[in-house]
Parts: sequence; structure tokens; C-alpha cells
Amino acid sequence: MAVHVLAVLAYKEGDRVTSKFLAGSVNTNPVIVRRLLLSLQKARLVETCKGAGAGSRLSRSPRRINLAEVYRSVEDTESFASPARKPNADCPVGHCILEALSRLFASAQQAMEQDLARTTLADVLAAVKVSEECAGKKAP
Amino acid sequence: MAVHVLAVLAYKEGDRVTSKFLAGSVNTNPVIVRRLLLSLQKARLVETCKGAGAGSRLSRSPRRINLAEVYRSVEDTESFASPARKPNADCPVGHCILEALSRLFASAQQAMEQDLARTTLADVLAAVKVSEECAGKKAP
DNA sequence: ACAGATGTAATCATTCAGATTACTTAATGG
DNA sequence: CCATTAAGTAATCTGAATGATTACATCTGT
Repeated sequence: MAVHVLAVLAYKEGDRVTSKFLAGSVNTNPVIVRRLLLSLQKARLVETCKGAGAGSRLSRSPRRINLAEVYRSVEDTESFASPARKPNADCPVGHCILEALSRLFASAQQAMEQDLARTTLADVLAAVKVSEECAGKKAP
Repeated sequence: MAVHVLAVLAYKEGDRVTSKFLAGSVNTNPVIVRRLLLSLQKARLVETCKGAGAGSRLSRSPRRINLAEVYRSVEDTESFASPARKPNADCPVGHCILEALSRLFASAQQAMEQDLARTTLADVLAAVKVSEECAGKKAP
């Protein structure tokens, strides 16, 4: 949803876009979009103005926003969650398994983010425009 | 939880271990463990026998089980879920965003699995044993 | 001042993983 | 051979998380 919203903002090339409009593209409620935009604001990915005729826009070129930044701005919790109940500390395995796994999972998550970092919002936008051209050719 | 269970089986070095015992280490219900073991059986990671004196054990050496296999045996759904509501197909971005993202997310997930594949169950077991030694030194 | 937009709180709905109980099925030991 | 032990499995419950909805306060440009 975050990538979708940012892609729309990139598509609009700096024009201010309202949460209502974004919600229409994502097919959700404007309040959900506004909550998402708050996270993106904190990460300095978008700038939002209040009041009449206002809305949001990207704070940088799509070329300079990669998907790892987007991921981190939105996902506060870790991908690999700890279990709700603590393992049995009397068992030699249960005693230390969380400690061991947290290192491994942090590494796996970092690998994932490094892969996401290879793609920028400009790449996503380009894919959108290609798809748009194809649709235009099919039904001119 | 899957890694935890497999680590206990590795620690027990081929002895048959009951779901009740495993549940005691994980601190959960034996039924939960049995459901998990069904997935691990399908992936040929463990062998389970029914009846008195029965239980589960690894079907291979811990050296030859890596965490990507474990991940895939347990996680049937994709890490990056599609949104509950379909994006607005009338919007040029909404029309194609899922298609574009599915490729990117598949790549990110593959990167994560490749990182997990670098670690074997034997590595996890070694970490457990190191931790065990330290605990023994502290309180001999 | 007012219209249009965001910020934000409160509440509801849905989904999902795990928890629990209960019952059936199978294999082993005496 | 049968009593015991443990897995397979179904049904139901709970709690957490995410998104949906409604309502209202606040800000800002015309």
C-alpha cells in the first residue's frame, strides 16, 4: 500500500494529491491513507500540507527513493516475530534459542532489505508506464 | 517454533521424542507441535512413529538441513501479502501495481531465503551447546 | 467566513495463529 | 490379546493485528 501510494505521487510528478484521491486508487478509506502518510512523513519521503487545495507530494525525486526505505518507514515490527509464550528456560535448547534465532533472523531481514534497496520508486513508475503503453496499443 | 523443535530433535541425536516433550520445551500445547510436525514430515525433515514408545526424530543429519528448507516447509503463504481489496483498475497505477510488486517481492523473499540457507541446523545446535557450556561455567 | 483538506480518536469487523478439549487410530509391551 | 501410550484430527475458543468506518477538531487558501 505504501509503494502504491508513493507510485501515484510519483506519477503525479509533484502535484499535491489528496488522501481521498489516493484512497480511490488503493480502494480503501482516506483515513487509512492519512495514517500511512504520517509514517511516510516521519521518514521524510513525502510532504503534506493541510487546508484547502492541499495534499501530499514526494519530498525527493523517485530516483532517490528506494523500496528498503519505504519498507523501514512503514514496518516498525520485525518480520520474524518472537513467540507469544517464552520457551522453557529449564530446557537447554529453550534457554537460548531466541537469542540464537534473533541473530539469524536479523541477517535474513537485512538480506531482504538489501534486495529491496536495489529498486527505486522510479523503477516502479517505469513499470507502470510500460503497462500503460501496452494497454493503449491494445485498445486505441 | 519449527527451528526450536528441530533443534531439540538434533540435541537428542536420533532418539525418538514425543510431542508432549517438545511442547514442554516450546511451552505450548502438544497438538500445536503435532500440526507443525505434519508439515515437517511432508518436507521430509522428520520421521514420526505412532504408538507406545514412539515419537519423532530428524530424517537427516543436522548438517544437511538448512533454515531455508525449514522456512519453506512451514510458511505456505508469501511474506508479502496482497491487499484484501483489489486496487482500482481504472487508475493507471492501480491497474498494474500488484503485478509489478509481485516480481519485486518475490526477489526480496528469495534473497531472504538464500541468507537463511547459509545456516544449518548443526550451526544452531552448536550455538546451543556453546550457551550451555557458558551456563555451566557460571554456576558449577 | 467558509469550504476543503488533514490530524486524530474511538469503535467495529475480519483474519490468523495459537490454545484447548475431545475423540479416533495405531503400535508396542507385558 | 489387550491395556497403554502416543500420534492424527476435528471443533471451538481466544487474543492480537490490520484495516474499515464514523465522527470531530484543526488548519489554510480563497
